[in-house]
Amino acid sequence: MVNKTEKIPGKPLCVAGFRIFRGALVPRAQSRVLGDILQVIEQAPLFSPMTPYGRKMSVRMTSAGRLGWYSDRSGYRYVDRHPSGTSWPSIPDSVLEIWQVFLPDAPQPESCLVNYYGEGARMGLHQDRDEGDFSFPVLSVSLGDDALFRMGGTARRGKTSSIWLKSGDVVVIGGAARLAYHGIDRIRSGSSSLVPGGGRVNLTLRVVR
DNA sequence: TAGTAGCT
DNA sequence: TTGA
Repeated sequence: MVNKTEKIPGKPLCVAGFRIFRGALVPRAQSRVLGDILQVIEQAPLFSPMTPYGRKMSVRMTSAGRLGWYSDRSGYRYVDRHPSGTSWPSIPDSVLEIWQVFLPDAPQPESCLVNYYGEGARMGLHQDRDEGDFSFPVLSVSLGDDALFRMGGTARRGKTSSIWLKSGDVVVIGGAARLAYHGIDRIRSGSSSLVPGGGRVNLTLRVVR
């Protein structure tokens, strides 16, 4: 069991409306969540989607929950099946607990996107706008290697700023930041030993509707 | 531990 | 362009 106090740090660091909770999960909580996510990956193996422009994404991903994020030549969307045809595994309780602590007044998340960043993986600047409802924040959990997180505004060409996210950090992307551009520029390979085989696992929890 | 960016 |  993860202690609630373990997940509540001091004041969040706020960058461009992104609320960053440094060290929200203590190492023991990180291990528990990662263990649960490795089980999700066993049931629903990681895959690298194709962008609508025909490029293979460097990030490998899968999902848990009713809906999972997917991309191919037809575009970005949420689907109710893994590419293998099976339903997505349910979202682990350890993960739902984090949502509950940070967003007690929000409905339960319907999607937990699991992104795995190996050495050299990146994710370009983008908006999370494939959901049908933007009323609720997106919650991100970082596990494993450090990642250079880039944040902008709602305009594609606006100013951006970056911060290194570390294992155990939680980012709440809501309010003014809900439709703000963001991405991962670089992974500091080998900076954490949490993930077996190395790399970074990022979880993004969302109300999709 | 280039870069807590930015341009095309 | 969830990319280079």
